[in-house]
Amino acid sequence: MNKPATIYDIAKHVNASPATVSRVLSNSNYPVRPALAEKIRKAAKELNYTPNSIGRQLKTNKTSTIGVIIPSITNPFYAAVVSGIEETASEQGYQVLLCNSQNDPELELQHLRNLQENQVKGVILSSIIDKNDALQQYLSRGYKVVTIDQNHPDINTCRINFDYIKGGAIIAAHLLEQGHRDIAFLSAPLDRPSRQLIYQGYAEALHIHEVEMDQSRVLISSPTDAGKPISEFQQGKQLTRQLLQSKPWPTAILASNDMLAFGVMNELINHGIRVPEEMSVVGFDNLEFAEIVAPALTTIEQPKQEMGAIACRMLIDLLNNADNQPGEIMLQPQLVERKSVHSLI
Amino acid sequence: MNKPATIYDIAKHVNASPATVSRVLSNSNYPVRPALAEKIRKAAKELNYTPNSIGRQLKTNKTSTIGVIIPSITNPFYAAVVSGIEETASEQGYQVLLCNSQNDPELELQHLRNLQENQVKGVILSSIIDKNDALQQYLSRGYKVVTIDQNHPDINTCRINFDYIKGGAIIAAHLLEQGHRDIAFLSAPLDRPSRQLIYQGYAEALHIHEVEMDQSRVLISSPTDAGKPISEFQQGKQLTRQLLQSKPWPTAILASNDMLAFGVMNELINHGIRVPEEMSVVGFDNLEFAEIVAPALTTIEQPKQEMGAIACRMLIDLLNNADNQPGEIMLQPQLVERKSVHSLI
DNA sequence: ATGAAAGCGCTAACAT
DNA sequence: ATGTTAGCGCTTTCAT
Repeated sequence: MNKPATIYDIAKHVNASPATVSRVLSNSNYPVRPALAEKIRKAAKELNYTPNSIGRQLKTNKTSTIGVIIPSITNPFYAAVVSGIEETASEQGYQVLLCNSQNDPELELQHLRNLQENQVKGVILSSIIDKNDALQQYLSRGYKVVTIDQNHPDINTCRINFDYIKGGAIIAAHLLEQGHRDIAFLSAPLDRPSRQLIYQGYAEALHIHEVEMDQSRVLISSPTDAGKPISEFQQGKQLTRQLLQSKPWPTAILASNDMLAFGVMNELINHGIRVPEEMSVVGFDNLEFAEIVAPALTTIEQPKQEMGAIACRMLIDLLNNADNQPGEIMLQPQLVERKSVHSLI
Repeated sequence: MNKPATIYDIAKHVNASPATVSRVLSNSNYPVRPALAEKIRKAAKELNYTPNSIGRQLKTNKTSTIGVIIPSITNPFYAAVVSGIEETASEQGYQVLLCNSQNDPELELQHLRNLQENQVKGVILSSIIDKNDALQQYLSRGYKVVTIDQNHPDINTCRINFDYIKGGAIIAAHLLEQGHRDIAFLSAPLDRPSRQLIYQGYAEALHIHEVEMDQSRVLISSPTDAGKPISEFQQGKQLTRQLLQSKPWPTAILASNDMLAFGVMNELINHGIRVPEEMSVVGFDNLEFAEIVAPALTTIEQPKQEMGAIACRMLIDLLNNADNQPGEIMLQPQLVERKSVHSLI
């Protein structure tokens, strides 16, 4: 457990200068006599040399680590996104610092500060903060940010967007095309852009199909009653209970994400209501479990891993080309038909 | 986007030495005249100073980041563990570098090397490598390792253990106590210690209840047929199909984890076999989804978040007290009874 | 209580 | 093609 070797040790060992050693060991394309280079590499191996990237970073002011801030890795949606990020990061020689904001704006800010202190130059962010003063500060300091999932229109970052409106419209239209006319919309609070947009898509689809919107059919769960937040699954159950209290029931339920939809289906089954025969249910996200539940859930595919991969590539690009413009990418939704919708026609 | 301020800038600004500035800004308990200290802090704020932890690290040879290597964050089990890790790390001022080994030993090693280059001094590891020469090397170099989930008996690290044997025995005993005598055991390949131990527990429980073990009732999926591995869910389906090929069928199925169990249930339902009335199914892990599937899955709770939290605390402890002994903790299984078991008595 | 200066490991001008 | 050297931002002896 003696001190690890440095380039100086190697230099001494082969009678060369540290500069030369650095040149061969850092794969610079600076010319070095092949024989010497070989000797250096051999010595490095012998001395069990491991480069100290901290030294390099201090000198070059470059890092190979990117930050990722998401609400919670426990949410399968983000797990998939992060998986996509990590995979491409790893391929490109980058590492991923994972931060969970736990839906706490304070914590998100603290993570941001922390990343900054650790000289992380780029972060992929699913922010839960609306006012972006703090965020803007980071940007103005030259930090690169790619936002995913939640995109605040007034902030100038790179964005990986998803067409939530179209997604909401597609899934609602699917229900309408199966003959459903009375479609409830259940969602967690509409404080996140994604949910608002899905709602908007739902409304548009109704409009196009000339079905009148009935506000009593849109049920939004109340923001976390004191204490810790309720899981979306539980919110789905709760909203369903609420929905079932007064007849007539709708013939279909559109949940703003799969987790919520699972809660809906679970509660319906508990009430002895058969899905989809008596009630159709659709979700949004296409989590792995949408395929696993019975009946398998019809939903909107959101390319989660790909989203992460794209965001990561974009960020690395940004990091390499300082003059890059903030870009924007819009990913497209896709209907995944399974077994949770009953045709009325 | 001008260069960020350093302690030298601050020193100049307040007419003090960088040493003094460092002393107050790094919260050293070195005495500094309160008035000066205040002035320094004020200047730091004014100049928008952010400490550069790279500089500090190079000097002190200490990091505040820990590495985490797991097979895949996409697996809800590891997502929960990582969530526990990240939360306590964050509380203690540490950051988490997340690495997915994708079940690839090469990649795992590469991550290890990478972490080392980045001067990460401690890692929490769910290793998929059996021969541990490489791992031993890292340990001998003073790296701190806490292993979770997969514990190789021959390697001297800190371990967070889980009593898989007892867990397997408990869940099998539960089935036996409900009158089941013909219980199939389905699992992914027994190449991971956890699976072997669960199998061992299953065997022990049968033995205690004087039920003869029938080897034709233990079905192990063949290791990934060429190309990418099949998900455990798919393996569960496949094994179930295989099991159903010849009658008589068992009355219950013990799957070595929940994911597999979901596959089992899914396939049973596809075959029109009612769970639990015609076939009881139990799992292992108690994933969030065990509660969500219908019928809710009876399984063994493994304290995933807690496991992560404990591992993280242990590692930080190890990092702070160089002379700490490698410890070992054994977490206890617990039966979670839900709706997927039918009583035969 | 404060400051001067060395040095952590590395790279990149700038010599030669 | 190789070497010398300064310096990235910080902490920490050692003086004073």
